[in-house]
Amino acid sequence: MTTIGFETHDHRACVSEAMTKAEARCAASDLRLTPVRRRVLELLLVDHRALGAYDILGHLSAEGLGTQPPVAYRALDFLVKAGFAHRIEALNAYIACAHLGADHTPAFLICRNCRSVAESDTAPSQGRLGVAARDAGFQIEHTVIEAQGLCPACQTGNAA
Amino acid sequence: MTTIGFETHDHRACVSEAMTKAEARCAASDLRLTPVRRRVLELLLVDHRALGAYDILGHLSAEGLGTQPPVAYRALDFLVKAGFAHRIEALNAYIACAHLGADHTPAFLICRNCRSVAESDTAPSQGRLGVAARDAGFQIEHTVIEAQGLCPACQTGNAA
DNA sequence: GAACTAATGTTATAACATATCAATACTGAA
DNA sequence: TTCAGTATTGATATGTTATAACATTAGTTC
Repeated sequence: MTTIGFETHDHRACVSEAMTKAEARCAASDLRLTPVRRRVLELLLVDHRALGAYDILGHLSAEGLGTQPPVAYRALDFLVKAGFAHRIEALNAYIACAHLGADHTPAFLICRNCRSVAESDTAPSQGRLGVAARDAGFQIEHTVIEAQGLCPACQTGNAA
Repeated sequence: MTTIGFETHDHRACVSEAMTKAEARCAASDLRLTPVRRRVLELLLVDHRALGAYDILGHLSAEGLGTQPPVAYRALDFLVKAGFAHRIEALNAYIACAHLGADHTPAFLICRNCRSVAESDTAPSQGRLGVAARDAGFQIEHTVIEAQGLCPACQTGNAA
């Protein structure tokens, strides 16, 4: 289990690396990384935080890539389905996947102060939730695990 | 860990029992279960499924208890803060607490077909998520755990 | 180049949620 | 019992998130 998110790093390299991986996966899986989709993924990667659909739309609109909500939602849906981004339910927002390519059940650590998000891998079907589901006869298809709180940086004074 | 939700039961008794507990807790904790709040809790208990704020508002409005969104949201906020109800992030909806009174971190099993919701208790701080958070230096304040899939009843033919 | 599928453009509206300020009701103390 | 303080409700407006529906364009295959 690796958690990716709060440590500092060479962000420019991290973005371009992720874009390269995404392109490779699209080529391999016959998915089309069109200009809008590509740009939305870049925006998510660069910001490294959860962005709302209308934040995204603001950027797109400023860049002449589209002005109406469906433009943003379609691109985000594509990225989420392709596994390039995740939706954060507790924020109604979206974030680039930190484990690009790997099929996984992510868990998120969401800072309520700076909105940064760390992504951690889990195996819920092996945990308590999985046991509870089996006991109840429930068939899990998708799991949302989101912890809210304070990231390391925001614990030192600047939080609410 | 107990999961409450999909088994059949004497629902009328379950509702009145929960209302009694809620009343007792309000009396003990100096909380006011006003007519609107009381009615909203009843609606959630009776339906036994996740209801949207505007579903609630529809009932209230039909009963002359209020017509504007804040009426529903205030009542729901009260119930959530008091621990009498939970918000389901993945549905933008609300459900009565199945463990009325106990302080807990609930996990939900949500049927995508019939929208019924089972509530299970967990201890996330002792699980993988807790480990990941400690490793990352993240201070968890609140955890959302929601599994989506098919309940036992909806697995037999009538699902999508 | 016709037929098919995927993606985009466009309009409209649905669904969810909160800010703000005024009015009223309840509570406890002088 | 009236005053001050606090909690609740009433009311209006608006902000935010998301999708339905249908027309058009682009890309792919035969």
